[in-house]
Amino acid sequence: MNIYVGNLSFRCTDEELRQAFAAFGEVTSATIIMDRETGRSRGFGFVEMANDAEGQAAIDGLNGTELGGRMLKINEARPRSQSPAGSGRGPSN
DNA sequence: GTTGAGCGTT
Repeated sequence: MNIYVGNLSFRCTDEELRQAFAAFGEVTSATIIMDRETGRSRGFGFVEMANDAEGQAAIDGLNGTELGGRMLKINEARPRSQSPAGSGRGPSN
């Protein structure tokens, strides 16, 4: 379950994100996107959780809450890369 | 010593 987290504080770290999401489920990975050119935080990050149920719970539980003094904007992340037949798209089956 | 809408480097 990939989750996009925005409106993060520039002081926020990956550990803080992990701890925040860990309260709602098992965090498989937590990463804050830093500027590749300067190395500074871009103010948003991504969190991957063990399953979608905990992910949705974390989104619903942390979206709109305050972290580092900023209101978190959380949503389901978009696919970073597309796979021709590896994603597994099952609409109703 | 900076800033504030957004979707990531492999």
